[in-house]
Amino acid sequence: MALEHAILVSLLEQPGSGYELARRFDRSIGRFWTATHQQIYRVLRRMETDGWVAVEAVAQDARPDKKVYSVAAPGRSALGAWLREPVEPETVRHELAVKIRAAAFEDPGELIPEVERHRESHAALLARYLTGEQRDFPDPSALDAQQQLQHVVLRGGIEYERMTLAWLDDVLATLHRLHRHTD
Amino acid sequence: MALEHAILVSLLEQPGSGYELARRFDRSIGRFWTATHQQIYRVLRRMETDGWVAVEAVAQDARPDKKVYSVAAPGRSALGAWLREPVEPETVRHELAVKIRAAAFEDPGELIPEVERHRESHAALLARYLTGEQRDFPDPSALDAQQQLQHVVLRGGIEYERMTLAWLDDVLATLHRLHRHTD
DNA sequence: CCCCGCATGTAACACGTTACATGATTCG
DNA sequence: CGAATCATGTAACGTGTTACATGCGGGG
Repeated sequence: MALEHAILVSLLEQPGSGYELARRFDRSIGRFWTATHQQIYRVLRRMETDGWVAVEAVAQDARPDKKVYSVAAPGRSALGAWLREPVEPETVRHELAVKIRAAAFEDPGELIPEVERHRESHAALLARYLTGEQRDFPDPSALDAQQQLQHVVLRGGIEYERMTLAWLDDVLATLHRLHRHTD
Repeated sequence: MALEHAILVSLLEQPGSGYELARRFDRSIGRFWTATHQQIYRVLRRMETDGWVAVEAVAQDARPDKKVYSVAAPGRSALGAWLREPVEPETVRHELAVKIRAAAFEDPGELIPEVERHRESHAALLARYLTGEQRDFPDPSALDAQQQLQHVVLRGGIEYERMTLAWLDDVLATLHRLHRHTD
């Protein structure tokens, strides 16, 4: 229900092709919404049928043609309507948490390398966010509304990664403690 | 791919019926994995066919009969195998973040009540977690392995809610600032 | 008497994932 | 010459959501 809206936001920020959208969903938007190119092409076709987006075929030299999508008036008002209706607080899906509780029925020490892998991947993501923040928002006092809102979402990602890193350290300490006791 | 495993963990912690599992997924397990009863019944039937769980029909007086499921040996080894294979760090889906970026194209002030609603719901969840922590883990030095692992997962939930509350305050401050400037 | 809780299910549909397919150009 | 990037797509499958269905017992 929200992939359409994420696409509308992305196209309002900057029109682009399905391929370009897929790349954005691997980067900035992927922080809070993921989608593969197959999904994006499918939804774009539906949005085009519904008149939410307009398409323009663009020929390129030395590259395949592309279809550049932009938001049409009905899409824009659909976004406004969605903004005004409440969404439910997200349901979290945390596979690692399932594993941690599962570890009680196996050797908890076995989970340590897996948790360390996650820790590294979250540390890398935090580093990328911080670099991106420096690059895109060097002077927080000189941002327009759109950038301020992008920035506050990015700060959410940064705080999420910091919190997760601290929690994974807590998890690792717990696993190490249990590991020693079963030696 | 992981609903099976979440069910296995829940049944290892305590055997129960599909209905009871659905209620647990609304409470403790719902912190990191959600499922409706329809999904649970469907997956339980498959797990029974695969020999992962054993069923015992239990007649109750003044209540409908129920099927109590417990983990069989093949289910237990499937859980062990899953624990040993790596899972990818979760993909976050944060609808509110989409809305915040969408607010740049409408009146940002309109989003304030929605964000406040989310703030209240996260505050209520945090309060529930803290109460549950007091009740279930009053003396952290006297916990067995299973409880320590449940506790560290709960601490993750608590820290997540704290971080989210702080971030939503940041979001609200940003929206208020933008609102004043468009007066 | 009606609604709520217990308990299990079917059916249809929406959404997401994986695999496969095509074809051009650029870079090492 | 092979791999990577650009660009769009089909097909099959698996997972998740919504609506509907059934039936008993207890409480207001």
